[in-house]
Amino acid sequence: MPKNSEKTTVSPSPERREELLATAAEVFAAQGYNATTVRKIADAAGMLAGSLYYHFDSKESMLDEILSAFLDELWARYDAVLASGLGPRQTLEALVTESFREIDRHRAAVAIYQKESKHLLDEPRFHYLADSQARFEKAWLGTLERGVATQVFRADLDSRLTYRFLRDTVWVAASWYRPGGQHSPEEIARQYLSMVLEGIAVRE
Amino acid sequence: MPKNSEKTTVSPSPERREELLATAAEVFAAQGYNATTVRKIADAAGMLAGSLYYHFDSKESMLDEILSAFLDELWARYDAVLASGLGPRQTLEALVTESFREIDRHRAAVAIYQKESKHLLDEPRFHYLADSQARFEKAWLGTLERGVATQVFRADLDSRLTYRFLRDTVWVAASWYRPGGQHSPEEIARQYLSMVLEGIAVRE
Amino acid sequence: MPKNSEKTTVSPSPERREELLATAAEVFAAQGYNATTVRKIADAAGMLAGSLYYHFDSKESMLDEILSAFLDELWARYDAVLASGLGPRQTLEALVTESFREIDRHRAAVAIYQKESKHLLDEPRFHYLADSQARFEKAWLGTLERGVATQVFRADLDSRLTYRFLRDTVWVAASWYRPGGQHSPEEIARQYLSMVLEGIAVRE
Amino acid sequence: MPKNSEKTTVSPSPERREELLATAAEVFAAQGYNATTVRKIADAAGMLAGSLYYHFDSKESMLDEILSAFLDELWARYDAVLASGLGPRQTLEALVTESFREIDRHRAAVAIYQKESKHLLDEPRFHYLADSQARFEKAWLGTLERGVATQVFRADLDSRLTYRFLRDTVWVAASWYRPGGQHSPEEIARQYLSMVLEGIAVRE
DNA sequence: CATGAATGAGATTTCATTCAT
DNA sequence: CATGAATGAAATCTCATTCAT
Repeated sequence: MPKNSEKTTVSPSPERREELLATAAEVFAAQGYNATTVRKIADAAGMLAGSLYYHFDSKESMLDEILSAFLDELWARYDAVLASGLGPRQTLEALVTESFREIDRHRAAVAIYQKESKHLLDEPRFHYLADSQARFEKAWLGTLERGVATQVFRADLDSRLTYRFLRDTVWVAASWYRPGGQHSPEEIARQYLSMVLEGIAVRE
Repeated sequence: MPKNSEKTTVSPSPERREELLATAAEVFAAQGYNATTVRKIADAAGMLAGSLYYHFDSKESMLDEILSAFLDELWARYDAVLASGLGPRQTLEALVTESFREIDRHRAAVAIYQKESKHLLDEPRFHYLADSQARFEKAWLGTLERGVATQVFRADLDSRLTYRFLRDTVWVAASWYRPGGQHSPEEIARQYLSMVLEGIAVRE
Repeated sequence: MPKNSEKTTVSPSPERREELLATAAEVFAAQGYNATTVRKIADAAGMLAGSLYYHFDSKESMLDEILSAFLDELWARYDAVLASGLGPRQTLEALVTESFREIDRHRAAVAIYQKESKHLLDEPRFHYLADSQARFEKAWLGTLERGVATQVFRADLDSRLTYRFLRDTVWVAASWYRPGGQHSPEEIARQYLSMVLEGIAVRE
Repeated sequence: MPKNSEKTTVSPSPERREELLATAAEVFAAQGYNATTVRKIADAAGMLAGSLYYHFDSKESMLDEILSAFLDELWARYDAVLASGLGPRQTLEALVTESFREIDRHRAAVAIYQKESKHLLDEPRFHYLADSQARFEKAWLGTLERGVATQVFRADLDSRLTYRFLRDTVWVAASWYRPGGQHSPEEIARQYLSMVLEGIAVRE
């Protein structure tokens, strides 16, 4: 189960951390954070449970690193999109595409984020999740409202409802998406966008 | 549909059971099944942890009853819709509307179902979740394919992708929906259907 | 090892706590706080380690309760002495006597206090130990200085040195004192006071 | 006196060992032996925990070396005093003075000895602590009794009580003494002796 | 000499569950 | 019906120690 098993040379610290975090993320995503014991993570990493504590303070800090690394990367991409001066429809398309790419790269982290973030919001350590959610809403809802104002998006829909619809629609995909499947992230994004923008009904 | 119903301690007052199950469902939905201790449920119910065992066999059997009661009711409605001989579009509209009504009635149960069913599928006691999922897929995917065949739904979209899109789109709503909010379930269903069927882009 | 073994009837909560705290205090005093495992406490109390957590939050909170109960009682006695308007010598005699009585009543707590308080001072939870130490110094040093001013105590000794000498001299006794031995606390206090006040050398 | 000296890993540089032992002694004295992790010692020495094992067999052997070095030196001085044929009062004065000098030189070791020796007595490796204690009692108690017999010390005090009083009085000073403070060890010894021999009360 | 990584034993703590009252 | 007290299994975490490099 250890990745790169052909390269058993001792890796310099940061790479080993990454490996272990990737392993932990897979297990968290598959079983849920609470149902995952550190022993399961250690098993998957081929070491003893106690040995994980050489690399990490606690099970919680692993979760923390996984989620914050994911959000850091996501926001780097989102910010690039938002700074590029696109119109609302192109912005929406770019955000959706980046989201599916992020699911492709960090599937486990996204799945964990989906499942656990809600009851993590309360804990001080994870306040950044709430901050991120607020920025997220601002970016997406803003884009939608800009689109309504410029008449590229329908004005007869409740904007917050549409926002939630879009947001959930995209991220829930992490629960079934498998990297290396038959559709590339860009292809999935294209189909999703087609459904969301044009609808699934045949036009008369 | 509740398994092991012959093994469940018979409690003289069924209303008290319902109350306690509703309380448990709220806590499960808010914190996640694994993160919920029986003590938390007991606190919310104003009793001590041990006292719950007069009413229920185990924490797991509470979860079981909550989920099976929800699925029993859902399938009663779905079956009525599916038996009524509607066309694909009307069937889809009816299924979506019933789904939002179910979210309205059993929000906590739906949220639990969303979050927990994936890793419950393995355990024998919860095999009925897998059965239900299979029936679910058959009903929705069948309706979609009937619609494609009769040219009311677009033929250029991957059907399984569309199915997952629709399914997620509807049920994820349980994570933010609050009964008694500004929109009735029927109104939410109408807007969701409008987005899904017609798209959010303005038609030229 | 459980005290009152003849009275095995289930005791109402606060008495059981007291029993367990007394047991814990004995073990802490005998082995040191850090070297004492909760399993040892539980063994001494005739229960399993986990069962202690029904009564107490943590091993640390047991220590906390033991120390604060001891200090509460000590200060009740000291305050009574200090409020009674005695002269410096009588005050000193009364303080020493109350101290030995306290050692007689709470020997284990005093021994723990002696051994552990120094490295506990840093932790926020035990800040009250520092407060108590400050009050302690004020009471004893004040009495000594009053005595020097009124010429009942020698003026040629460094007061702070005398204070530490007295303080340690009294409390260290907890490390060898055994209640029910050949000397009553009052008798020990009398001999200590005689040594401290008159010296051990024969007067010419 | 260091036990197992043939088993100790031979380190090329004895000065480094001394440095490390001094560092370890400081940490043991400040935090207590049990509460001190080898990582804390290594941190204080600017190395990693594992590296200490190049110099020492175990944490326990560090403690062993610290305590036995201290006792070796102490007994060299005590023996010189006891062999010099002084009278009881002069002997007592010399022993007290040498004790404070030892506190000045090996403050940390003395503090550790005070705090830890009680529960170390049981372990075979530290039996020499018990031997030392017995010799100690013989020397001090003998001096006191000689003094009582020759009428230089009061006969109306319990000798064992006096012995413990003296012993504690002197050694506890290690818990607050700081080398390089305003009083030299000889000055502190003089004041202590004055208190102990003449008392703190003004003579009429 | 020192590091980085791991081991393995054992410590504290959690928690579903039981049961006498 | 509910409480109070406990059990026992398992979880998280700690730490002295080892060892290849």
